[in-house]
Amino acid sequence: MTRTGDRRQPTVEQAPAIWARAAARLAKHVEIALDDVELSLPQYRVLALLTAGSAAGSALASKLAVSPPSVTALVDGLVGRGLVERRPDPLDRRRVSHLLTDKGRRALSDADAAVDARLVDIAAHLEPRERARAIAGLQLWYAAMDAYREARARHG
Amino acid sequence: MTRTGDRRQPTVEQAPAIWARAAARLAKHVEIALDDVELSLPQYRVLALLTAGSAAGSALASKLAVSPPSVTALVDGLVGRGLVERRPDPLDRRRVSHLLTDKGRRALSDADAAVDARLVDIAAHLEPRERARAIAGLQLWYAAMDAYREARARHG
DNA sequence: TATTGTTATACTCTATAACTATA
DNA sequence: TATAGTTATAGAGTATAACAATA
Repeated sequence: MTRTGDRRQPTVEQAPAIWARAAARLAKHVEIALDDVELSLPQYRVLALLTAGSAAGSALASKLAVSPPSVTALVDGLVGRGLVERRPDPLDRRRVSHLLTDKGRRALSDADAAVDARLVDIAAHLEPRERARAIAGLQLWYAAMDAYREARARHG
Repeated sequence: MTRTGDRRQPTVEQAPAIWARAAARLAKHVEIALDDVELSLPQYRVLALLTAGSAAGSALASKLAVSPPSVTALVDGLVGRGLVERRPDPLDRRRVSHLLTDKGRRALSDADAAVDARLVDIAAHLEPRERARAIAGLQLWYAAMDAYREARARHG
């Protein structure tokens, strides 16, 4: 197995380069896993986002950090497969509300399973305690990204 | 701050969905950071790979999980900017050896710094001890991906 | 004949700009 | 006049297929 985890109390300064590259490689693995369920990475992100509830196009664009036309194209594909539903907002008829369909929920579940399977295969190369720490680490990043996004939404 | 890290001993089964999505979101942040140094994610991965030493085109294709023509196109751009050098292999003249130039090494260093900066901003939303665990987690994934790749190279 | 890498070509993705419809 | 979203269009990225050079 590996011995990376034996170093204790790592700091931001300690191994920034490896740290930076890990995220890039992890993403590629996710992309490969999503191929099996015929979903692109951005499409996967749309579905994941909509589990929190319906969202307007502008909200999707800013949260995914893509342009408005990209949202249209992305959602077109998902609507065509019956995974997402577009519904006009009755209060402001310029706005479009996006909702996850039941089929979309199942597709996301399948996608999560596919990605999980790949990450489990990778994590299998760690010792059990290291594995637990690796998974916990990713969950922490998720929480941190939420906090980061929220802070950005409030001020600059 | 967050409280995700308070759960102890997470397992693979505990929160697979969030775990799966964290990698996708992390990747997007990396992509955005790389925009500042005018490097695509795959180009960044090529530079990072070459710090381990020179590599043939076929090696790059398999390690990056992209097609041979993509390697050509990717490297064309890096060679054009003087970041990578192509050198014919004297032992097998069909092969091309790829090397990082000094300029390429500096570009990678800048790219790492840009990504690091973004990840530091995100990690700032965690408590110090959570932050250390998040970073350690990413380093563990890096090691696990190396082991996974190596295992794949040996057998199926 | 098999293999390494390149060229030719097509397809997908994403962005900027122009447009439509609401407000 | 400003905003939400779509359509038009162009540029980048990546893949499969065909090719050239070498083994």
